[in-house]
Amino acid sequence: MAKKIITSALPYSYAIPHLGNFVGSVLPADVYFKYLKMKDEDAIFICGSDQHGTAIELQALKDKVDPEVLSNSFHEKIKSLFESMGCTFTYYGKTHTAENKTVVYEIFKALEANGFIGEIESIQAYCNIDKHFLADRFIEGECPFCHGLKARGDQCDTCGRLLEPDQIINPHCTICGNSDITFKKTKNLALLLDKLQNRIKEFIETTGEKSENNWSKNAINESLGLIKVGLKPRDITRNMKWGFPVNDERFGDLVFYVWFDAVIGYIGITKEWDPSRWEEYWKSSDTELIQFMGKDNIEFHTVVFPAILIGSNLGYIMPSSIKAYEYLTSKTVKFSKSSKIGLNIENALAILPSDYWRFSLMYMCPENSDSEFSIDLLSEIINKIMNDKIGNLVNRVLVLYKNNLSLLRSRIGNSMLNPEIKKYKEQYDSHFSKLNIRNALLTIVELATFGNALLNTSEPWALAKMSGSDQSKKDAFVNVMSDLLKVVYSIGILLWPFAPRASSSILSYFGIENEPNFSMLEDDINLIAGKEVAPIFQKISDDQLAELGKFSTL
RNA sequence: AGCGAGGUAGGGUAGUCUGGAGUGCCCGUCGGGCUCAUAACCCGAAGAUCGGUGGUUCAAAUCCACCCCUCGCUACCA
Repeated sequence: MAKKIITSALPYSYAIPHLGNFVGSVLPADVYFKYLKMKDEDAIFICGSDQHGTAIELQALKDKVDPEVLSNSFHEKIKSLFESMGCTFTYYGKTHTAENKTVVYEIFKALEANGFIGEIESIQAYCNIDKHFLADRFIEGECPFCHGLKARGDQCDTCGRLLEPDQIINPHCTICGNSDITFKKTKNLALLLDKLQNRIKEFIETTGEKSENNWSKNAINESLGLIKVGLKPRDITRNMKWGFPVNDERFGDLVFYVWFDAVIGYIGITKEWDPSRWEEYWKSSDTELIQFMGKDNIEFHTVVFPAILIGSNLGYIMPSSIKAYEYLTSKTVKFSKSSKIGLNIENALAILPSDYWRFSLMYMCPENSDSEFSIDLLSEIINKIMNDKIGNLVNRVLVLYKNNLSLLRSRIGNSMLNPEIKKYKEQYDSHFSKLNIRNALLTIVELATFGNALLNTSEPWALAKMSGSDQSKKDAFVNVMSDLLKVVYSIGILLWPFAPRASSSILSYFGIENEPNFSMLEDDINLIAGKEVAPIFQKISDDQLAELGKFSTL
């Protein structure tokens, strides 16, 4: 059987991911992975913390801590929050490890030997107080055009013009606030994407445009657009301290630029997971690599990472599927990772349990276009869909069963509904195989609507009342209940990737304590008699609304 | 400015590749039914110049051209 590697874009470990970060990559990857496990696929789910880069180094400088300590502490925190969200990674690693370093060097040396590494010379600002090269956006001063005083080295926020750092009047360093800045010539290494352009183009055309690989439209077209414009060499080093040193006398203080070791991190993290098995996945011709990410990350996965893999020519597999999500936005609720404010997954979990977030976020998942998050929308999904439509159906059927045990015990038999259930099963399966994960969730909602309609039209409560005197009513009641219980059971299984806790609690009525398997949909059901029935979902409470309201901008 | 993605009833979405009566779904509204259930559920109805303008066609939400609006990338952010 083909192996599968599922990846989610690596969260940058200097702040807690917010709801948009979570729904745009880790959550759908986790849902998809759970679906694959339910189908007994040989799949691994790899993710981890992206630890290097200017932002973390400067944050550490400001906080007067070691960047490794800073990023490790966020790493531990983020990892445990994802786990609290019900995510079950095969391995959640990080990029600053000996394993990743080994892979980075190996790939770099191969790229260099194959002629795909060049040098780029540029002028860069240097703070003589901090003894640190400054990224453009860490220089602030007066805009040469509008003379606003808050212009940064890359852009003036007052007039919106793009700037070069040496255009700033009276520049100062935003880290220490001093003006002792000089511009120095620096040399960086670059990946010669221009020399790999034709092979990347071929990769996108053969892999990306093949319909069964299910690349999202934005990923294919943005990549082809970049190629149409023409790929340029791209820096892979930075003149700073935090990162993997290039370790070559010719290049002094350079470290690898964060994006280079971050994309390679997918491999390094797998190696960290299992030093003896990682190659089975990364170097086996029958492995599919399925990558989930936000739309801002497309180029790194469709151009940069493939270029690294092609150029190094070390036998690593190429990505097969690229699924890029749009953004979850909000005009009414604050969430921003870079400014570290608003509703992140930590305070979200403090308000509502993980299933509620997993379900509602996937329900509003920005699969094809940006979607707008609001407390009203969240409440609607929880109250009307999860609670009323699904939770209430489960409760209605289980209570009917429990209240009529004497009529039903040992008589619940084969449901006549199997062809109907099969239809939903196939629809669900087809959506997942096309990576239309939101639509798979909608299939469950449709099945619940079907169950509610069946319940209303067949009126089992009426049959139960008449069954005392009428054998045919009694038989009809048993048959209807067999069908309804089969619907509830099926919902329990299909819900597993999205809401594992709710799934487990539904399946516990059917005597199932382990992770469900997709093939169980075909099985006859088995009920635990007399088990106390409790609602699986609840409506959002006023207290919870009040807590959520604290993140409102209104 | 260049390169992408999106704009479909009051709100949200699917349909667009491969043209066939505005077809579908969720919420909201209105009317009816039901009383097993968490005041939940079911049935029915109203509600859309498919962002705009032109074009191709017997036929356009769908194909082409131009324009408008939103978001992303084009950054020494990742």
